[in-house]
Amino acid sequence: MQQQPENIHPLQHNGRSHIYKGLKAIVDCNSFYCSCERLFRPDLRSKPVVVLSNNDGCIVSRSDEAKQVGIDMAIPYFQAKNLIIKHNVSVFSSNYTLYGDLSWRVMETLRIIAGKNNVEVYSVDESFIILPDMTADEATNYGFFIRYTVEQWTGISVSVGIAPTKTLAKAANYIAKKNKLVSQCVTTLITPDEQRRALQSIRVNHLWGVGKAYTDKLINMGITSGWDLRNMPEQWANKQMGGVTGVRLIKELRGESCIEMQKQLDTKKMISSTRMFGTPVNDIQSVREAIATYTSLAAQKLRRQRYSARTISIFMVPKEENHTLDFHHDPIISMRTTLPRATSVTNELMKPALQLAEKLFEEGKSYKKAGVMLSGLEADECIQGNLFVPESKNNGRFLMDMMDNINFSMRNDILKFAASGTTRNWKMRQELRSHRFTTRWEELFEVS
DNA sequence: TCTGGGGTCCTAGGACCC
DNA sequence: TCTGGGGTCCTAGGACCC
Repeated sequence: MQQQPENIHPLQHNGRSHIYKGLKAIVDCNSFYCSCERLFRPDLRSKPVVVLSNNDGCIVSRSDEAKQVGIDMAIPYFQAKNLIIKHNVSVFSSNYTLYGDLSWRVMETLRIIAGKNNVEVYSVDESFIILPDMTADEATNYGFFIRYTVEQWTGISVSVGIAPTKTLAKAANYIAKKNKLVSQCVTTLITPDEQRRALQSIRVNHLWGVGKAYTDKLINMGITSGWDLRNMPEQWANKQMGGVTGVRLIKELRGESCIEMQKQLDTKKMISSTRMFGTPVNDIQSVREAIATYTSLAAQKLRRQRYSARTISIFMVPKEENHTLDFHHDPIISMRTTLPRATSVTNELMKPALQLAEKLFEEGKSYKKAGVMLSGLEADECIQGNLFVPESKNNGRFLMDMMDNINFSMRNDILKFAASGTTRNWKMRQELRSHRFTTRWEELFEVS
């Protein structure tokens, strides 16, 4: 029998009936990409499924059944092949058109439930929600309500974590996902007692904001659980964990909210397009074609989000000759240039991009990856004029809109710039992609 | 024995996230 | 043989200015 402190009202003895202000929920789709694939393949329900990254490089989403047979997250496809064959795992290349559409349906459902100003879309499969003032018990019920509604309306199952801060909500969500049978996919960490027990059970590497580098450092110092970290002094965090970032993390673990909800209309900082090459590339012509293609893609994204860009940078990753055993990030070479005025017209971006590519490319070297980044973004309505550059006619923009519309309604890339090339030997592999069921007429789901 | 100080802006790079 | 892509935020350090 647990002993209760005497000075607390019996109804509030565990803090569950106190009214809490500003609780936050994180709603996270379970194995999102796999769930999307299974939605249109009911035969795969409760079968192991994995989805691959671009280029069919590594595994980025696993169904619970695939996890159970021992397939790890983010490992290269070829390394998992044996397990995949042995356990008859279904494999899909990533199909972002499909995932993007289903993501929108899930987020729209959340906006209807919580009010659109209370939802912050954090990633393709996660949203933070700010809850009305309520008791801990009510919060739990609310979590279940979200879970059932989203599943019923979209067919996608979600896990919900609720706590006073985003970092603790993420921790709650981690616990909810870890043991779905116990949690039924909903966990709340609202009272101090709940938070302490949860943090004691979580290793630091599973905390939001602690990656590989800090994990190694913390473990070395003997700080292994979330609770250990929570109890470290702020000055220590300031020195050892990246300054203000570390201080914020510790405060958040203590229940003091430091990472506020973002307004959804906030402006982007950069838009990029980058790909691995299917095979390493060592001739300037292929590099030019790749850069031209990525520039078109990035410019298309730019226009779709109604931005223009002033700065364009391109980068390439040379293939390293001597392999080390450890996989590590290869050094990146990059170059940038700033335009006289912001633009979203593909050919205005293409020219400087290709010039940079020429400068960066070295004869005799091979490259395994390249990309284009657009920054210095300005929303279309408020482009800063430049007195010394003639106002470009609207023709460029008009032409772009036409291209975008045709590409969107027909199929991607039906219209493109000649510089993108037509053979594309460097193009990424994507052999196992499913149909874009919800966005292409010719790929609709068929019932026979 | 001695070599100013402090602010701002920019860039490169590290760390993290999904 | 084969290890993703698209982001954000923060810091350190250099250039420049007075």
